[in-house]
Order: sequence, then structure tokens, then C-alpha cells
Amino acid sequence: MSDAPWQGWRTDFSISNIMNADNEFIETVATMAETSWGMSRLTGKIWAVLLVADKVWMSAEDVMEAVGSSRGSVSTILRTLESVGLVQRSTLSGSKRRVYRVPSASSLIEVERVSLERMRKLMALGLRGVDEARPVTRERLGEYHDFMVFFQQEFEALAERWNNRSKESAV
Amino acid sequence: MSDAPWQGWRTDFSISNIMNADNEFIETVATMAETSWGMSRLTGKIWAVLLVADKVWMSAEDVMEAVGSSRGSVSTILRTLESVGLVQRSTLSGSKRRVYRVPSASSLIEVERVSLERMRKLMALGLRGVDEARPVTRERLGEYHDFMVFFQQEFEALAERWNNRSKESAV
DNA sequence: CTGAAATTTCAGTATTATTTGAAAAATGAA
DNA sequence: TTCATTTTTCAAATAATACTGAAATTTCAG
Repeated sequence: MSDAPWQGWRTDFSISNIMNADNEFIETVATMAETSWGMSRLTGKIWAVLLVADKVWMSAEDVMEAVGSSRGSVSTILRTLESVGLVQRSTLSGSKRRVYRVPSASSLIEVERVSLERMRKLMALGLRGVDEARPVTRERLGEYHDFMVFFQQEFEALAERWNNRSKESAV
Repeated sequence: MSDAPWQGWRTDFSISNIMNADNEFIETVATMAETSWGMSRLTGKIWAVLLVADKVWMSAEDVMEAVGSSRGSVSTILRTLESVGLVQRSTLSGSKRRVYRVPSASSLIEVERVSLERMRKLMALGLRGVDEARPVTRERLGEYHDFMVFFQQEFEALAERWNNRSKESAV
């Protein structure tokens, strides 16, 4: 890019480009979180911050500082995200601090697996009260149910392919 | 309720095919909607009612009656669900009534396709501001991005398999 | 076990979302 | 086009949720 290495501001400029880009990312995630994912804006920001941090692990205080919200909110949201599989928690030895990170892509597979199974069960529940006297309902719910089963099967194969594919590079 | 089949109202009440057995389903969907899917309870109920109705199409008034909510709410929610691909709308000839149904499973594929592409784009956006000076972020976002691309490719093949599989029965 | 450090909980408050019902707009059969 | 029917919009009321900050609890190094 630059042919003027003596100009100090260029360095500053590139840094602030990075920060602006991160901000746009964080705000975009926050907006998607509240408009499409049924999460709070802050939940989206926290997830985004963990995605974009150039550290492997962040403490709750790091996150707190990055999103500019209270200790209590950050604690609650991190735990919620963990319970849903979107964040992992650990402890670094020699400290009582818990540290957080976003899981590897292959862990996302597990999140999807859980949601597929819930959906399949839901369709099975709907089907329970539906007999031959209601052919329309039976076919509709039946198709949805079968689709979930199909998707589950496909998903297992897909997961395996992903894990094989990334075998050479990452853990 | 009445056991008087000579009374004409029975025909009018084909909607009451939505019986007690379905209530558990509707309430379960409603609860999942508000706890996990980021929809309102009423949105969940409306979707559930459309899933479980033994009619191919329902009018907004049918839905209104089934969920016991106001005309305004039902209208707004049906349009929102339609915009997201979870409900389809049509008009029966000779009437100014719009009618609604849940789409076939293969239309759900399109919903998923859209959400995968949004997610992929989001990761690409995150990656935009990240250079070699931030290897941790670059690898993490890169992996998420690659996973989305992988999933998109797999998903196309999967969709085709589903459509072939159900070729004999449905549209 | 102790106690400093860290996390979690929770009551209070602020904010946001949902729902209603009626008015406005749109629709389409005649 | 007309106009009764149907849908949509929107202001107001209500309900639900998110957020804070401080107190209570938990954690773990020493």
C-alpha cells in the first residue's frame, strides 16, 4: 500500500482501520443478534468480541472492557452463551480467573445437532395426536418430521466429512 | 360443547379440528419460540396452528380464532412469518381473502440457505479488517468462514437429495 | 483452612417488545 | 368505477426483558 514509510501516521491509520472494521463487525453482529437471532444486542456484541479478539482466551473483565457493559450482564450472558454451546469456558492454571473463547467450527456442529433433534422431537409430538381422520395435518407434520430425520442423517455424514477435511491442519 | 349434529354450526367449526391433543403441541412450540427461537409466544402459536390445522389453507380470521388474539397481531405476525419464508400466502379465486399455510419441507431448505449465506457474509466482513498481524483472529474467523462455505456446498447436495427422494409424492 | 479475588445473583430501574382495537388503506367482485 | 370486505397500520396500554451495581456466594492460592 504505502510508499512513504517515513510518515508515522500511516501506521496509526492502518491500526484505526482495523479497529473501525472490528467495530463494524461487532455492530453488525449485534444488530443481527437482536433482529434475527432473538438475542439481545449485548449478547451479540459479546459473541462478536470473542470472535474478533486476537487472543485465544479472554477473561470476563476483558470482555467487560471491550463491550463497555457491567460485570453482572457480562457474567450472565457468558454463562448463557456457554450453556448453548456458543462459548467455551476454562481456567488458566495459577489463577482463579475463568477465561472464555468461541469454540472451533466443529463444535458448532454439536449446537446444530441439538437443535435438529429438538425440532424432530417437536414434530413427533405434533404427530402424536393426529390420526387418519386428519390426513392433511398428518401429511404435513409427517413430511416435516421426515425432513428432520433426513437432515439428521445427512448431518452426521457432513460432520464427519468436515472433521476429516480439517484433519491435516487444526485440532 | 354440544352433541347436536342437526345444528348447522358443526360445518362452520371445521376449525375446531384443532382439538385438545394439539394444545400441548401449540403450547410447546410457543414456549420454544420465546425461549429458543427469539420469537414471541404468539408467533410460535400461529406457526404451530398452521402446522396442525387439518386444512390446506387458513384465513387470517381462522388463525385469529384459533389463537384467540387480535386481528392486528395476527396480520402483522403472518406477514413477518411470510417474509422469513416460514409461511406462504395465497388468494383463493372469487374472494378477497388471503389464505396462509406452512410451506413444504423443501421450502425450508431455502430458509436455511439464506441464513447460511448471511452467516458466511458476516464472517467475511469480520475477516476484512484482519491482517497477518492478528493471526489468532485470522485463523478463528477463517475457520468459521470456511465452515460456512463447506456447509453451503454440502447443503446444496443435500437439498438435491431431498428433492429427489420426495419426487414421487409432493410438489 | 483462610481470605483476597473472582463470579454470580438479584432487586430496582430503564428500556424495549408485544398486543390491542380502531382508523386508514387496499382489494377485487359486480 | 363503486363500495363492501379484508388487510394493514399505528398510537396507546401493557407486558416482558435487559441492564446495572452492590451484596452474597464461590473459588482457589497460600
